[in-house]
Amino acid sequence: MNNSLPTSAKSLGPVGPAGTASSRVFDHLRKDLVGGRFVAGEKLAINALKERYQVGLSPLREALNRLAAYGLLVQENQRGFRVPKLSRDELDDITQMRLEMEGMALERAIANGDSLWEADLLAAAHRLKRADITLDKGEEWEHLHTQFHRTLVAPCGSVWLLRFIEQLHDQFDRYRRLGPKMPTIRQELDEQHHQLVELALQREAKAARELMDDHIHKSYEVALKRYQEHV
Amino acid sequence: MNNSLPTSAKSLGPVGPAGTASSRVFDHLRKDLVGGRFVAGEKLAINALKERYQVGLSPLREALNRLAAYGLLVQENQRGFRVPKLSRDELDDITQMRLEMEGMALERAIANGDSLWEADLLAAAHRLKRADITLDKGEEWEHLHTQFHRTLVAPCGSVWLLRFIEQLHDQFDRYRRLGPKMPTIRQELDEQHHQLVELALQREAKAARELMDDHIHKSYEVALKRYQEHV
DNA sequence: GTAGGTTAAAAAATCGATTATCTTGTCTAA
DNA sequence: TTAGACAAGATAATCGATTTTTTAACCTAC
Repeated sequence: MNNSLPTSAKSLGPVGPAGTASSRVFDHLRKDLVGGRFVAGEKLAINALKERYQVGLSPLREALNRLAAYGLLVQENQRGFRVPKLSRDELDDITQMRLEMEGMALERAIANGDSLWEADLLAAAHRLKRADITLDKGEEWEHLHTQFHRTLVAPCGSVWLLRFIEQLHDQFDRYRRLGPKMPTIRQELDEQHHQLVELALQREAKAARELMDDHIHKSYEVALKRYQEHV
Repeated sequence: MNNSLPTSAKSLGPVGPAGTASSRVFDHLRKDLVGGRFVAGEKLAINALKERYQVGLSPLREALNRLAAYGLLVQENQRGFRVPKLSRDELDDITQMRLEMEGMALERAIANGDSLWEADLLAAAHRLKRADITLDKGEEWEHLHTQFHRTLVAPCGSVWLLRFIEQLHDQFDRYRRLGPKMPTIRQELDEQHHQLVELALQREAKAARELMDDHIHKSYEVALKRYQEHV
């Protein structure tokens, strides 16, 4: 078995203003669901969403169907869509899967990544740090944070692995973003980003993976606290 | 971190006649896509599909959107849907992911599975063998085969892992089912199913995983040959 | 001949209205 | 009282028609 190695991070990401109404509302709803702007378990009132996203019924329903297949909504036949419930068990599951999959991906990325990747990685880390300092911890920071983690594992050589990791990140963030930032622990996590870059550039696969494990564990602590406060 | 342990196999599987038109056409299209009834790369003619599945435009488009989010179709903005291309690289990727994830799931299932699981497993293997003997190697056999593999890993304790494995199976089967059955190798594979049950019941996690690896490798050989013949 | 531009036909996406299903509140009978 | 039946309103799902965008064929100018 040989593997192809797309080396640079690219996303299935947001479609521009040129996209279809369906795609735009999908992107928007995805952000809102991940960002915690709906309450878990809530039933979605389709007419309200039409209003909220300024879109017709057909493209809206298409977006909802996509989100359900993606796992950010649950669809119950004949009774519409709801926001999935949160549970400690699921958070644990998601975390365990992140450990396995991002660890694997990081090791492979370190084995495969070329110098373009190194440059991308440094750039992504830099942009993220800038946003840290600016104290702009809003949507923009979230985007750069996602982008950083995406870049880190991008050259792992498996598009399916990348896809699953992205999905797990979205799910994880539903917990992590339940409440406001926690500056103390957040700072630790931000430092780890730079240490991850260090180890990646030095091709220290083992150490990098251990650090990634720790990073995910620390994030888990945050997410769990959020979840427990939020119940 | 603790884990919940749903112990019995259950699927997100086909919705009965009571389901929505959208769900029914989703199930049907999924089967047809996995079963190779569309040619890879083909652009879907929506009007033809309306005809073929006897369904209106709205439910059809909703089903297509779901399938795209699930990975059985690709959606290109403003230019409809097409069947994803096949490639050796992707087959290799899918196979590698199956090895990792099903191996992991099997080990966990063997650690967690209770006696109800043992019964389910024996039953699933038996039903599959019956279909083998009957030489009914059609859609019914495919269903029982899927069901067997699902049962095998069901009590792994991770709903996300199960979800990913199911998705990978669908993708893998797009290759495996490109052509007719190969009786010789197929027989070997069928025997492995029973050996897997043996090892699972004896809780031989290591050995079971090795056998599973071999099983997937053999299936890969079949799928690869199919793919190469098919190009 | 070929690049660039125009237009007619085809296909995709969206809208507005209709139909089917579920939900809720009310009433009746045990 | 309370389980069950029923009707009215609300919501989900679907249909048929319209609008938008792409595709393909043709033409023109260099």
